[in-house]
Amino acid sequence: MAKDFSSRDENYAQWYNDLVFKADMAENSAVRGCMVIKPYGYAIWEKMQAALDKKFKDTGHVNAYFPLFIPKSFFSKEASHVEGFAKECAVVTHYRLKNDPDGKGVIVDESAKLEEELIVRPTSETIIWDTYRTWIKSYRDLPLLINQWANVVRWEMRTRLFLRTAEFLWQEGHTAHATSEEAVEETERMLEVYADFAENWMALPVLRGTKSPNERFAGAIETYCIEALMQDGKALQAGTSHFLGQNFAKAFEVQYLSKENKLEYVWATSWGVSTRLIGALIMAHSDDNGLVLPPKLAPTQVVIIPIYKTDDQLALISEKAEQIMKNLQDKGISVKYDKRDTYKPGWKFNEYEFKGVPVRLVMGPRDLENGTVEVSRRDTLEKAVYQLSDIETKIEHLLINIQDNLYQKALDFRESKTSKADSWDEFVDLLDNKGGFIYAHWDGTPETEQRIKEETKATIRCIPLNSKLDEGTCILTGRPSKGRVVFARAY
RNA sequence: CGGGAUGUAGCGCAGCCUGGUAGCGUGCUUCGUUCGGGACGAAGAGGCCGGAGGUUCGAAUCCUCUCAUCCCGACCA
Repeated sequence: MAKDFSSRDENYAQWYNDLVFKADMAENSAVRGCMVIKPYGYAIWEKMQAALDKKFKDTGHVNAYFPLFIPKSFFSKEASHVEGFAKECAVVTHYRLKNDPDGKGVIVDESAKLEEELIVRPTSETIIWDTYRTWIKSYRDLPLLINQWANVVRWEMRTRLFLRTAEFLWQEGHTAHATSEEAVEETERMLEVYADFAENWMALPVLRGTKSPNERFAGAIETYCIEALMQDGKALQAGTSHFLGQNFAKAFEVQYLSKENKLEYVWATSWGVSTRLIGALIMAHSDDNGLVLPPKLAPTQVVIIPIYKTDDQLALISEKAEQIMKNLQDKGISVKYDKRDTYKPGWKFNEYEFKGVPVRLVMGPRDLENGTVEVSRRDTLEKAVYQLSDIETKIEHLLINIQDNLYQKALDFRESKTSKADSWDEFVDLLDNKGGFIYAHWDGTPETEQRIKEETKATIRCIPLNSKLDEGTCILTGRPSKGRVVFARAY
């Protein structure tokens, strides 16, 4: 079993890669740094999209779509934003190819140079705010609550499937408000939407907090984030929500007339999560036997496998199995009945185990005689024989139970990997020997944060929301601190 | 862009040092026996050895150049 792929202890990074390939979620493409998301991986993304999209709609947002290309001049309008993204932008300079006169193939037609170069969006603030200028004229136009599902490109040096690729899929919300308070409220609301999604759908407990100035989004006044802990003790930023103040409104001249007939700049937010969440999902729950998916996001929640020797047996089993499948589907549960005779049962067991299908039902001649079915749960790998009566309700409860168990397991793990450090030595020791989240005092300066990063590779993951006043001294400089922040090595 | 490595069948690799025209595992195809945790046997299909040039009677193998990919750093959702 699992003989051909790595375990987490042997090589965590390799384990992750093996899982992505073997579970058929994604693969590297012919384009350096870009991935092909395969149907099974995409199905998980679609489940995520569906759940998030509903949450966005429920909080009053609507979807729209803005161009992939952004005129270069737009980028230079917000100084810190430019600085943050300039180094990783793909640029379109020409719009035509021609046959190579010297031989085979095509070359860029130099006569087709664009007057103004286009940037492939690394994020859409600039094009969106340039557009919002024409949409927002009056306080009656506010708030403007828009989300876009899109791809973006950030020319990364080192890439990893789902966690960091040159092109990735995400959603980006961009909202405009009349007041600062409203915008901050929106920023916090969407952070909570993300946190709720992570915890209740992904079964992934997250820390809610704000970013230190060094880690803040380019162009934001405040960046809120949710941070999750992976099984190797490294942190992963799972989502961000930014309060942009009036930075973009001023850069793009987005003004409205207030009730008092005064011209005011609007207040902005933006927020996003990406296909990186799939990476988080993999690293949070999966084990050495393969992927483990929370039922709420599993493309297939229940798989039924028949065991038979003769066609007659298969016919009898299928009759029962298909009835169960239908009843489960009536409860909104996604079921696959795999009666392919081109693969053997044992092969199928392994296949679905790799793919993290939460519940497996096995029905053979023995079950037919006894009116039973064998039920296996992916999270604990436990097997049990259930009586068929009211099997659908039992499965329904089992799925809920698995979802809860995964969350609890991840939460217990995070708790066990969360520490406090009161001295530099203690801090370094915890980082090297335990990993996880470390609550420690920091003097609040970017210089100190930078030094800690250089010396330990740990960064401030977040300044936790609602943290209690807890005076102490900075672990590096010994200067006074008003509260602990969360450090970790991160993805 | 610095440091290290690797390109040979769909995938994973051996062969290279000591040149003689390519092999193993897996996967794939067909047939038979199997089927409650990745079955077994038999028979098949599949590669101008990353590319270009050179040395040689002869190059996967030696030499030169080139391209590409991967790993480690700086950057990052």
